[in-house]
Amino acid sequence: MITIGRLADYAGVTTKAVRHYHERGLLPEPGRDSSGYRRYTAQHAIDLVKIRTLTAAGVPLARIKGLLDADEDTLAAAIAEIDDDLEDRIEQLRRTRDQLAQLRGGDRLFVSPEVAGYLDELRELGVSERHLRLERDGWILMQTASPEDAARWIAEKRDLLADPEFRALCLEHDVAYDWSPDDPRLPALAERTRSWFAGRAEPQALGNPDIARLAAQSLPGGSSPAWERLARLMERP
Amino acid sequence: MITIGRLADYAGVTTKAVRHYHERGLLPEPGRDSSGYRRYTAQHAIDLVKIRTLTAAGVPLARIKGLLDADEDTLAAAIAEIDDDLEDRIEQLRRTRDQLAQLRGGDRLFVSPEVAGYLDELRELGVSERHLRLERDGWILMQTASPEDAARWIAEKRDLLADPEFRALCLEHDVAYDWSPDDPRLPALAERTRSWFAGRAEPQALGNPDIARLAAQSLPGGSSPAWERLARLMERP
DNA sequence: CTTGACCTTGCCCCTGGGGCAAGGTTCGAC
DNA sequence: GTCGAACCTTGCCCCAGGGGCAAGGTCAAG
Repeated sequence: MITIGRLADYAGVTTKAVRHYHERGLLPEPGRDSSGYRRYTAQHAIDLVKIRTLTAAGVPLARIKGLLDADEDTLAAAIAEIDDDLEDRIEQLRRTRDQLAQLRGGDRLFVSPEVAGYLDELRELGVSERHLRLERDGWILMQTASPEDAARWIAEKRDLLADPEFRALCLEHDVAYDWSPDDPRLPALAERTRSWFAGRAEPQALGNPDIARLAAQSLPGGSSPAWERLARLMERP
Repeated sequence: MITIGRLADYAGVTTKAVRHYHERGLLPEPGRDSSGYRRYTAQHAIDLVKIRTLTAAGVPLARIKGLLDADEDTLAAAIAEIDDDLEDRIEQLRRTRDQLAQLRGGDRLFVSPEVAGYLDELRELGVSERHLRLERDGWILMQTASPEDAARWIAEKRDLLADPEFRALCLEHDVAYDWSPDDPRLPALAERTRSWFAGRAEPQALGNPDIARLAAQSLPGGSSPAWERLARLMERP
């Protein structure tokens, strides 16, 4: 005949939890001694360890209640199911660990793997970090707006990066970000960009200005007067 | 500028969770459009994926709040710590799986491994299941009353089981459980038990009657008139 | 006799949201 | 132009699984 504290210690739970299980009807209330203290038997300890094991497995108390006096087969089936669930949860935690590692490593966590690869290529190309951030944010917005379109576009963009002229244009646009909108080099750059677009099959869906405009809409500091002028110059030749 | 639903889908959380993060100050409230809808930017998506990753790792929201605008080093240290914690939790879940398997397998979960081994030896010896249950419950109570004493006692008991006479006595006591308290074989059994005890070093701490009495106290159906008579016979020769 | 460790009931608090109500909005189809 | 579906808004209460604290009663040792 043991007290609540000893029982709780034995099972590795708190006395509070034991009383909670009484309230929920999981563990039968034991008899009281002359002073009103609860006095427990070995059977209570067995039940409590069972409850603790199931709660540790994440089984809700309401379900444990039904499981405690279930027959062998029902219990075995339930345990098998709970075990499968545990396996899944372990796998899930493993994936979370991977993502946690990516949280340190850069932007891979926030965009699709394809976009992450594209941003890596851009970085290798040598564009500025600011440009990279603009691109990343643009792709995030595109992925929310239309994941399928974004997937198609990113594939085409990565193809485009194989073209030396496109790579050169990317770098030019990057440095042009800081130019004055009256810079005399802007019309030439616009013309060069337009003529390169003209040689392509579907220029309307893939323009850099699209991204720039999207990014500019979403980021207060993302707008560049020079880029805005470029966009105007390219729209009306 | 995306709506709350698109943002939530992108990050893989519910709109409810997003509003919850606003209330907690984890995610800044975005501007509203003319109809009062929240309109989010790419930065919100980045923050939200970060929050989701950390909550999936079990980090409390209150702590995430501090982590979101922490500097590189602080964040790195925190992530390392969280990762360690995840590793621990995975290990813990693995142990829970083992315990869950034992929940099907028998009594190993409810007593210490030493007691489980002792009960196995008793089972092999051929005592009844009822006797095993009585023993198990007795050991549970002893372990709650005094874990150190129980550990010492169980070690001695396992030694004793090597003695053929003790094994024979165990089996005799087992069958005697159902005898009438007036059974003429009881005095002879008591005398045989007493004389065996007499040949031992510390008979007072290891008597079977101790266990029987403890078990009898705790289990309503655990008392046997024959065993009670045996105990009296052995106390007063 | 005191002191510290137990025990009792009761109440409110916390996290991390879910569910539902009672509306207003937007968008595409007809 | 209007209908329905699918959005969005705020607000409120609910859940598990306890923790913390109050305001006592009890017990065992020194």
